[in-house]
Amino acid sequence: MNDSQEKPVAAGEESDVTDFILQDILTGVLAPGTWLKQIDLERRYGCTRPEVRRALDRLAQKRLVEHVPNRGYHVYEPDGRRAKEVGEIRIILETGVAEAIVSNASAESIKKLSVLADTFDHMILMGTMLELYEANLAFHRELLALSGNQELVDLITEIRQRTSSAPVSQWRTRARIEQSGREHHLMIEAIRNGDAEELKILTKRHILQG
Amino acid sequence: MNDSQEKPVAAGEESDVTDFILQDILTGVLAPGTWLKQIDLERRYGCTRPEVRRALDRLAQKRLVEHVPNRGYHVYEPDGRRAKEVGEIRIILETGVAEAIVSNASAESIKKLSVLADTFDHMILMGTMLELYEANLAFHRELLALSGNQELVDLITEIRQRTSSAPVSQWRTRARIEQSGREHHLMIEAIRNGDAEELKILTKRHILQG
DNA sequence: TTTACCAAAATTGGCGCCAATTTATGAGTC
DNA sequence: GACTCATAAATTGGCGCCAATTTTGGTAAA
Repeated sequence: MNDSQEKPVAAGEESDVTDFILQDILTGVLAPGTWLKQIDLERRYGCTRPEVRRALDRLAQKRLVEHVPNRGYHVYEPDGRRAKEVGEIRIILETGVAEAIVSNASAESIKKLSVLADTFDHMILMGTMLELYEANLAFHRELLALSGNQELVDLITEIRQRTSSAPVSQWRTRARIEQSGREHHLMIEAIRNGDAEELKILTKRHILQG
Repeated sequence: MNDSQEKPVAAGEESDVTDFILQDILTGVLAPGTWLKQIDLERRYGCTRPEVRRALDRLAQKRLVEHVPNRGYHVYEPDGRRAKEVGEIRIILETGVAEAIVSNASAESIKKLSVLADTFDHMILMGTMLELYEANLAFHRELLALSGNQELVDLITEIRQRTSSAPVSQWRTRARIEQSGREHHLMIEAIRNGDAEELKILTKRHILQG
């Protein structure tokens, strides 16, 4: 964490620092356990001290980093128990809306899902870890949006982040990633066939394997 | 919001301002739509400007207040759609762990639930709105804790707050509150009988009526 | 050689000031 | 009398400084 490189500041500029730090945690650039020194972040992201502090506080609220008073903030270590529990929650929720998804799916929305699934597959070969992560997220958001429950989409997006601190350990092998890509298409096929039970089974398996 | 009363500052002192504002929103002291002027909060809770700002930012993250740049923060108006969606989520989750709750319940934990249910009943008559809210929360937390999923407990506690901005409109009549109290006991009874299906039905009804 | 203690450097975090933007007020005009 | 524009008041929000605490490095003693 002492690589005081100059300015990777994204061109967008007025964007929030929180997102940049979040991305670096999710992609593993900032490894679990790392102490996030304010002065380093300040320089690394080219922003001011109060901005860094606000970002750290937000990430602490989201339980992505831990705050130790007078000691600072550090990235959470991967927590096996929590990962397991979040998986359980996701299974309950995502299988719980399987019927709604199947009945709400139009030809158009299935088409859109296919595009996103293809994008994911493409990113396996051509994209960065971040692009892959975001392609996956986009697919699952679109899928859940079919439930008609916007709060659910946001909620799952949120709790997904809580355990993805170690995406490396989750997506260890390329074989698993490719398997995920195939499962996306299988889920689309189940929706096309109006087979909610099959969608549930696939969803459960998909979440359990990561 | 121009009642610049002196200092209701709680005796505890080093506690977080965020919780005080949160309580006042949940109990309706700070009504939906109210603009939260920093200088007022500063005086009302006897704290500094940065503390107020941090609290407002946290509440905005939790979607309890809305931030309008250069205009300030105001308490969210009750959102029918969101309330409905959060209700759906709660039903899926809480009925989804009904089996686990029933099978994990020991004689001791049932006893503990009974005490909390009685406390709630007591608060209907003797307590303030905040005490009632907290007694209700305590019962449901204890109930969900039996699922063995700590993340789930925290998650539901969190999303509960997102729509309880208008607890007054939710718990309009005393009749409904008393009905809630009775349902708590019915749920305990279902657990004691090992009847997960009955617990699901009660849970669903309990959430739908508020 | 190891341990305890002290001093110096570094880091966190509280606090207040001031610029930028918005809202309210009042005067002038149609 | 109502509308518009300009000026003044109020509010938000960015930024930097300094005190408090912790950590590190060095020195002296056992």
